[in-house]
Amino acid sequence: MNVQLLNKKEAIFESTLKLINEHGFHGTPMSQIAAHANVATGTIYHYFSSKDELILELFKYCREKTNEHIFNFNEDLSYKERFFYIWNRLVDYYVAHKETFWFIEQFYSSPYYELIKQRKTTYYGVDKMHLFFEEGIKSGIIRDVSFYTLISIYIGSATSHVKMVTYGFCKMQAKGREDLIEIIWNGVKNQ
Amino acid sequence: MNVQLLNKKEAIFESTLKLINEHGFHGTPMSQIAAHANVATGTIYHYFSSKDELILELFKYCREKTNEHIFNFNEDLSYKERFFYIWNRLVDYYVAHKETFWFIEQFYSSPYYELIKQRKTTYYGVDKMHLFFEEGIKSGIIRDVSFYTLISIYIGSATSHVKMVTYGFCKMQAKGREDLIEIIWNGVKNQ
DNA sequence: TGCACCCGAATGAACGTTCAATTGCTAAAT
DNA sequence: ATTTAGCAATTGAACGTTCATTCGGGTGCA
Repeated sequence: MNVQLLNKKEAIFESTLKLINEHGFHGTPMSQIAAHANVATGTIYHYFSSKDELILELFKYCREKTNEHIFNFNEDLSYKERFFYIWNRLVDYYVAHKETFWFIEQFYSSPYYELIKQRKTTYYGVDKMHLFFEEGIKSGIIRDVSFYTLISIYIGSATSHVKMVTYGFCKMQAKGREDLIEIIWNGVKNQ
Repeated sequence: MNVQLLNKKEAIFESTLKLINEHGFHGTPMSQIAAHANVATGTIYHYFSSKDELILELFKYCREKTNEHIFNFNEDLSYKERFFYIWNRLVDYYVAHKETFWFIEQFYSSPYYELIKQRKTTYYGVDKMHLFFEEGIKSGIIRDVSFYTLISIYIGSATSHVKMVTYGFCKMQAKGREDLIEIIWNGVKNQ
């Protein structure tokens, strides 16, 4: 795959991302995506077999890009520091890439996600989080509760926070964010 | 089909809810909604001026029904007891009404929500939560942080938990839920 | 010459909405 | 008690549009 090819494919991705945010999955015609990406309608079908396939691929693309950003911490940070770091990186990334955030949210709560779920692929991000929480539990730093309980509070509050911020409800972004991760830490840590 | 026993408008609501969960907003034709509700296509347009209007009305209907369920606590419960009660009622309601939950989630993360947001109606549920958190802060029981911070952690984790449960990821439902609200309480309470 | 890439008009199916016609219901008038 | 008028409720075929996908024909490069 040469460079030109990557550019076209990414242009299609980025255009899809932008337009789906504005008009929803089915409010976004292929012709519009093509026009926005400066390619012909038919060209999209050279890269993706269908609109659904395009959306599925875009979802994976977004998830990978997000994961790349949040797990690149310095190995000699303390556990608590990494706990704060990963969470803040996630919030940062989503706030800086609102379209990615909303696309992922839209995807997860739509019937599309059923298709991915059935494909039964454990993916990078979940594995990383699993290991991270396991480390904290084994070393006695955080409470011994189930992975999904920890994920619910750690990721759930992060996405909720980003929703508030991007909706424009939440003004004091920095303060609110610091309070939030501190509350989570207080709740999750041992003692 | 028992929906035909309800009045026509509610039958249309319930059918829309079910079908949109299965096929998404635009994967659900009006003709299919009508068929499932045992009415003619044209009948829907007697009650709703358009498909968008139907979806907006359905959203309000779902939100009201949810709020009715979560705020009906006994007034002489302690603050902590109410803090646990409301959260559990919300999770209970969503788990028992998965279609309502997923519809609301889908709606919030879609462009539809922009339409509601602009109408600038403060609504019952938010006001209730606002007063509840304010009470906790004023009496010094919970930490003095912004409303949106509290909402992010309280509601965000609840919806995340429900997602895990309805996706089938989370097996130990009761235990996980108890851990979760306890963690939130630990994080949010003073001292 | 062959292959990958690209184009965009044409196709045909699907869908939201309309509408003219019909029925059911209520209450006023006889 | 019966008729009548009028409006609300209901129907589903028909309409016009939109859109995903196809396809026949390009271009440029190995």
